[in-house]
Amino acid sequence: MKAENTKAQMKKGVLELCILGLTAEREMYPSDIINRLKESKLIVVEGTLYPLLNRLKNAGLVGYEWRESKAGPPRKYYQITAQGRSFLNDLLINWKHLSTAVDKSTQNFMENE
Amino acid sequence: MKAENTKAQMKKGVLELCILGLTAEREMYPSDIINRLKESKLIVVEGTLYPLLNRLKNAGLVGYEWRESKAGPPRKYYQITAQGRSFLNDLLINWKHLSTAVDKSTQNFMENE
DNA sequence: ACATGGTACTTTGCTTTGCAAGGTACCATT
DNA sequence: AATGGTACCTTGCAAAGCAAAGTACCATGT
Repeated sequence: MKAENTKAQMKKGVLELCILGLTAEREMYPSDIINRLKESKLIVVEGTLYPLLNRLKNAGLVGYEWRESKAGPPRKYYQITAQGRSFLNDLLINWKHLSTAVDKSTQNFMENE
Repeated sequence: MKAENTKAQMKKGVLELCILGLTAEREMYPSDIINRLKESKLIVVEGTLYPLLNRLKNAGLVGYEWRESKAGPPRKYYQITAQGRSFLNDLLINWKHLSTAVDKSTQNFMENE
């Protein structure tokens, strides 16, 4: 059992939350998202992001528009929908519960370390 | 795509963290763990917990001892190992990164809600 | 016109984990 | 002996992150 492995597992579901949050902030295309998350030390790769964006699109939580780039092929710019905002609210509630659970479960350990 | 679904996904990997934290606090048997997590609104069922505890045991991160119960069959009381503590430290670092990423990604959304 | 390199999007197969559902075994009480 | 409660275990499924490999567009230089 390796910490690296668990790192991938911990991301599950949470990436949705981050991506919806970012697309709520402003229109973004995948590389924007990857870079923004990288700033928070959260590494996401294309093979993860593209299928995820498609899932969100098919669920009506985000929409996208093609926009031309000054250097390279056109890009898909994603933005959250009204439905996505509502969903994001639900996810944030789940996240807070999870966060509270982690805090309470590790409180004792953190104090004595 | 349903919020309920994502709830399960968000738990992935994080349960390890919680359980290691709890077994670092004191000896616990599975029902103790389930109840403690339930207090934090984190619902975990047996089909999840038993295999997870076995994985942690096989990885040397927790150990257990059989103890008799006053009413019912004997219980397996789990406690974290030295190796488990070290691992828990790694997980906590990952968790903090993840937590930071969520905060930064949803900051804008939270302000405007 | 053609080749090259960079950017962007997509897909396949694998691994892991949470969960529902069903099962076995122990113990005390009746 | 029978019942109910507690505790532990197992099987099969679904979902998500990821590595790896592929396709296509665009600009630049020769």
